[in-house]
Amino acid sequence: MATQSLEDYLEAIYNSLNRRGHAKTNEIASDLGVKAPSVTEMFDKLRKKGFINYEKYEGVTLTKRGREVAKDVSEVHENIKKFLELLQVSPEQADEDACKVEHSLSEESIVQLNKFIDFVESCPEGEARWLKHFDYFSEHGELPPATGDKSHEQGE
Amino acid sequence: MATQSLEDYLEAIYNSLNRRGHAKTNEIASDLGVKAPSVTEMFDKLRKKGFINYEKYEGVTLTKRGREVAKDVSEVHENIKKFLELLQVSPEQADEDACKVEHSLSEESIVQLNKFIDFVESCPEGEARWLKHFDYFSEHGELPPATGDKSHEQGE
DNA sequence: TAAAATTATTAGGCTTACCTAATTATATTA
DNA sequence: TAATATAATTAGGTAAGCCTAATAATTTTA
Repeated sequence: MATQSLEDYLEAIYNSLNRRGHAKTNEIASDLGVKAPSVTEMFDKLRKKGFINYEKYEGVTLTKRGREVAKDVSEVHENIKKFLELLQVSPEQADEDACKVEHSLSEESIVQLNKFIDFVESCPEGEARWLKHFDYFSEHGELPPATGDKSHEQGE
Repeated sequence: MATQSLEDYLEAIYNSLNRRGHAKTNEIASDLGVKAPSVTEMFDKLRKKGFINYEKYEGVTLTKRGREVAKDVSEVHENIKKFLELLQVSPEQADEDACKVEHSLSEESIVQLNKFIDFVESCPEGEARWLKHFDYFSEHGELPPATGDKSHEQGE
């Protein structure tokens, strides 16, 4: 299994390949906020574990297995970020927190979080009414005043 | 600031004091799944940082500052656990995941998660209707069939 | 209260993931 | 293509948090 840190490297490589078309030592170093020698060292570990193709003095690519892991981590990241944004956390902070939390959730929690995001996104109006209520609650510290409104589900 | 690991120790000490009335080396070791020498070492660090009162060969107690940190961590833990349980994650897994996630969330996310839990707990019927919808969705993979039901808010 | 059992600490090591400084390889430009 | 600049690697070290084995303190029991 990949450690938390190795997962971070895989994700950074995955994103770099998608965004830049390549993943080089200095790029990953700067993306992760570490120095180049740390990246060289981790590239070597990732290669030994069969996650990346790495030849010295060349950029790296992901193996099938590496891509699978990276994609999984990346998806978990996106879902945690989405969830935090639902909670009115700023996109920047949501992204930063997702980076850390993505390594801490069990498979069971990941599955349920995925379902939760699916659920919210499946809700008829795109944005469920209870979410609007939460937004109000988040801002005012109490539930919105009861309107006696019965005209739900037909869009408002 | 306390590292992730020191926070875990503080929390374990806090819980042990609440549950057993004391916090001794072997107790904390067994609670955290580490060996006794690791605990001795960490007790020393926590003492140096002013979080606990520690004299060799005696159990430890929390200082004011240590208790504050421990209580904060413990509250975050409880809220993450509650949230995961809302998502239908089993209590055991929710507890385990909360242990890890509790150290990864920013203040901003913690505040919003607290609001979310407050919101759900403030909802009229104790358990909001959308939550029941989510439970259905979680089990069946789709939204519950529309019932044309308009008799909301007055209890069902 | 002395011997045995328990509990805690010290000593010495390991691994992970970082770092700086020095070196080597590649790429660019005169 | 030789000199320079850039990029990557190697060498050697650090800190955190864990470990085992050995030792020391405390508590229990005969």
